[in-house]
Amino acid sequence: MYILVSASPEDRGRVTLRQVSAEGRVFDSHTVDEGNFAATVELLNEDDVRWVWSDTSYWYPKLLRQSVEVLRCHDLRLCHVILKNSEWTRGASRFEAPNPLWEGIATPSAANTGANTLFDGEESFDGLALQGASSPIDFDESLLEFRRQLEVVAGSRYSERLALLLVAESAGALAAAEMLHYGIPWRADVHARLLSDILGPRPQRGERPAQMEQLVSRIRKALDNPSVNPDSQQDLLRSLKRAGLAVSSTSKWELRDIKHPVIEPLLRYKKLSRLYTANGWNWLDTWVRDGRFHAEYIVGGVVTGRWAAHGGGALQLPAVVRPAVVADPGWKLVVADAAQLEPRILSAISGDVAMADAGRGQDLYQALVDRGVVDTREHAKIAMLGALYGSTTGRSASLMPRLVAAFPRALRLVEDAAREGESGGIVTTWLGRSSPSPEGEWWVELIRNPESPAEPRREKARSKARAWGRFTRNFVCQGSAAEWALCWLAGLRTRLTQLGDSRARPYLAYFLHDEVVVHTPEEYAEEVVELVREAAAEAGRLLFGVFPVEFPVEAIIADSYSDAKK
DNA sequence: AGCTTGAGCGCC
DNA sequence: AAAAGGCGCTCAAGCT
Repeated sequence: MYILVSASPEDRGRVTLRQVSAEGRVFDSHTVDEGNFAATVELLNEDDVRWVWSDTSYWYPKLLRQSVEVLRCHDLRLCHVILKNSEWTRGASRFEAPNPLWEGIATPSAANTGANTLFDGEESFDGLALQGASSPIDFDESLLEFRRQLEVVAGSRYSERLALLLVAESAGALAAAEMLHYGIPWRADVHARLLSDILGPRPQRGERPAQMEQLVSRIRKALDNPSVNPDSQQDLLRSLKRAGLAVSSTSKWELRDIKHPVIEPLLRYKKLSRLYTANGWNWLDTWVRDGRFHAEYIVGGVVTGRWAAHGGGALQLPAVVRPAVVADPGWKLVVADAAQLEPRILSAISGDVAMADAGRGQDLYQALVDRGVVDTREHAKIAMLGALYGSTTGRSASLMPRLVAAFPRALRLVEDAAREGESGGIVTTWLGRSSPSPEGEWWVELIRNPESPAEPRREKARSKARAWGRFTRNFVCQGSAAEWALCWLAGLRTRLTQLGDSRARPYLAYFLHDEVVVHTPEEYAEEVVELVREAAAEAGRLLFGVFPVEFPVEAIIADSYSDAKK
């Protein structure tokens, strides 16, 4: 059963909830003040309801603030974008014209941007506002869009897969809103102690922490330049050259191999500076409230379907601050990650049984060594990453022939994806998310001048074509892996809601591409580990049916996120 | 004064 | 030991 949630621009502050059928028949209808929205949803919130709304990141936080959770939804905006771009819906003309109403980009909340909110007088809230939607989307428009989407899916190639993708994307949107709401348990005291241990006491405004200041003195002495500012790339580079170092940049991998008294303090300075600026006291003040870091995810924010994040760098929490992620007293963290997800995904989408075989029940990289494909686990990893990313040089490239010989089907799939991209084409993930068309005219140049000699313009176009080929090569693997991860997350989320009572229930706290953290009462921790594995197996079946690929999960029960070794 | 860009570095 | 895919955040520097 579907209940469509909408708001009309003429009827500001009112929300309409209407029960509809897939054919568009309208049954029950309620129009309520926004203040009664959550209570009305709670009243209608049967297990078999799928809530259909314009945008989960707009509507769902309103419910969560009133402690109302829903099981399932259909996010019209996220689904519209997928269907519009998918190669499988070609010919569905109604999705080909630009439609700003449904293609608005989710942007940071009004607090930061001054963007419109849907209702007057509303405070900024802990979700996303929609810049594309200058006015609320009313019932008629929403229903029309919903019906179009169902039609387009039904008429597409592989409609079951596409339908699964829409369900998974929408479930991900629910999970993201919940994770934003509940937050990651974060011990500000642990974080602050860690900062003062590494950097020294918190400095005054405009000053550097003591440990960094000391390093600056050493750097200046070593370069014989009492005024060099290591924060200024240009200043620093000039000073390094003047001191006789043969460097073309100030990056740490170029500096690392040089022997000079400045290198050690400089590299150390960069490390501390990074911690101080990205995850120092300011970060702590800004992002941690009442023992929680409320990470703002942008579902579908990456073209491949991965999530992006906004504010606080939620998807880039460096290892040094992870000790501050600590379970509440009486609670535990279950930290789980899908081992070697992308290679396993590649084996499945290419139907490479030999490769799937190699990964069964064990470490895929070690299996490559055991089968004599490569000589060390490290080489296996380098070779596999090279296949996924398209490396053309170095150790990785030299290992490639061995991979091709061992897993021809898998390698053919990524090669085909690369060739498609190089010629300006589009590639599509397992569940139907398609890559964008390349921008610029490089491929026109190549088509027009296929045989012209190496001249700068053509060389530039060639180089852009190869870069785009590496992107499309990776797109099919990264994107399909993101789809598996969404299904995993969704399945886990559903399972967790069955545990405990509402006051002490395990919940998703963090999600990072192929990794998930559940915050759980201690007594459920073992069960959560089981559910994490169950959900992974289920995701594999949902995407790949009986194809014999396994998705092993490494899961630990811990007090701190940093207890999970990487 | 406020915006964008590039370098650099953290995460997967 | 370096290099390929995807991101976000910070700073300095250059721009309007």
